[in-house]
Amino acid sequence: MTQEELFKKLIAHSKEYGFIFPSSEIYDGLSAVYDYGQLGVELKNNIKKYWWDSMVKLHDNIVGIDAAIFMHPKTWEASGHVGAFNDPLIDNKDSKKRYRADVLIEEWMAAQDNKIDKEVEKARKRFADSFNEEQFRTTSPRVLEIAEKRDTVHKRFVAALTASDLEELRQIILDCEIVCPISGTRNWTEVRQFNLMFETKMGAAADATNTIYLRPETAQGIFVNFLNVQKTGRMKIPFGIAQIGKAFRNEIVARQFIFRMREFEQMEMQFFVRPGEEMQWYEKWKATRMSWHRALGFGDGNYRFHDHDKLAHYANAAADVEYNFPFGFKEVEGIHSRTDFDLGNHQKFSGKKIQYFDPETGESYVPYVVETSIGVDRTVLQVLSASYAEEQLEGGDTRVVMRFPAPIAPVKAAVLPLVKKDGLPEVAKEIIDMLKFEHVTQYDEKDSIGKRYRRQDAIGTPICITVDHQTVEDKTVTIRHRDSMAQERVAISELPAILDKLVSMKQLFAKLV
RNA sequence: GCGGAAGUAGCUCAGUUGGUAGAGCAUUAGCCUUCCAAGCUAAGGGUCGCGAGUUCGAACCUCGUCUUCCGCUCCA
Repeated sequence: MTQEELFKKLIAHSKEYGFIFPSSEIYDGLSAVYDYGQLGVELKNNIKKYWWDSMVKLHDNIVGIDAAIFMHPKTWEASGHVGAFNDPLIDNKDSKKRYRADVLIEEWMAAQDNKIDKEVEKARKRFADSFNEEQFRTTSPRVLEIAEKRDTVHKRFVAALTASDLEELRQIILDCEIVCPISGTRNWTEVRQFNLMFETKMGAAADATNTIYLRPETAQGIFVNFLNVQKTGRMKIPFGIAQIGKAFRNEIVARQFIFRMREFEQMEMQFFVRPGEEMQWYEKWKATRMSWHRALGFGDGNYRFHDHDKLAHYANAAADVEYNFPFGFKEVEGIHSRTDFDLGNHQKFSGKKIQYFDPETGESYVPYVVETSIGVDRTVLQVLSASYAEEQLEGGDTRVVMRFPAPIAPVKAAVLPLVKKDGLPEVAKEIIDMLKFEHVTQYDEKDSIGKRYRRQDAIGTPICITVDHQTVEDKTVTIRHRDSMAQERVAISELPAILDKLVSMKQLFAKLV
């Protein structure tokens, strides 16, 4: 099975068993938006709990918050999102198609290079053995003319981009006689800045001054609450603030199932440190976060760091944790040393002093920040793709099994009466009642026992508890394990302890470094 | 956005030269009572992605459009 086939099967499986559905499917779906189904939400919640507890419960110097999605518009000026993440877009009035103005110009420049190459190839054929490419490129009037025009445009283009001169960008497109690939016309609109942030209006007077944005990252909700949390929680540096929440980015192209969505969920922790100590915390959090991923047991070789050469506007060091998805190694988490960029800018834009008095050094300073930012949906996809397996069984049978790490499996145990009479269903339901306050359970009495085991395999239930005639006599049941398919006989009274041992989140925490 | 592929039942897919929409699995209700999916009976479920056009007649031909996947591109 190729990776591409695996990915397609995974998407089909996710829909078939109620993990993930295309959004608004009865209306043909909404591009790059997905809904979590009855099992998907359990899986996602378990992943979030694993992350939250590993941060907030296991660290006495990390606390959580839940900030609003709407934030004061100035937040996004201070964060740099309003300024830095606009793309210049232009529409063709005939085809109604929208293009990035800078990309149109770059493509035109690439086309000029192609023209030159074609001239070179023509000449090479004409002059055969006596052809000197270097000389031709520097002397041919035709080539020189194209190259000069290309270079002139290049200079204007760079200048226009630097100055954010939208008029000039449009003028370049007109001067180069760039046409729309669809309509073939030069009937262009003005160039407009297109922000990757979603906009909406707040309040009754829906004019421009009331424009607010759906947050493009959850981090700013933490930064603007830095003083609130630090003071009310009596936090001492170094300390962290964790948050899980939705964020929104109006990506032009969003692809690959739930890997890149326009509405997505992040789990972020901003760790505030003394200036100058950020690099050691950066290294520490890189290691801590990697061990969190590896504790899931999907194979250490399926993870790697990707250190950024090109840093974002706020960072002085950045690395991605990449997972080996069916479509290659891709980012699931970013660890960034954000310096004092965010708190410093909020201090500047708000006019409020955002500083920490360090009792050890006796100094006040704007803390530095080391951020860990992981995509919930990408982690779900990572878990789904790592867990999906098709197995050949003895006797030629195959089974599809989701080998979820037991602590994050959507359903922890299924309770199955061997037959649906002789009082067995009643006993099974009593067992469900005993377990349901601690664990998500399922009851199933339909079809043969083997078939029911396979159904549970397909949704990744780690444990099946089977009630048979012996159960009525001696209060014991069979436990059937998902991965090994092995069975053992245990007393009903032991079940809570056994489940606690096998499916509790403690199993994962024990593996954390 | 460009290029390629696809869209028919919950899932996987068939559907002949254009002539009343099919299978397997799944689901539901019975029967059977079984520790690793295959027993029996019956039932429900489809505007063939959507919209035009051609035709006496379109799942099938033409055009448009939407959605998904792959490659390129982009990605705070």
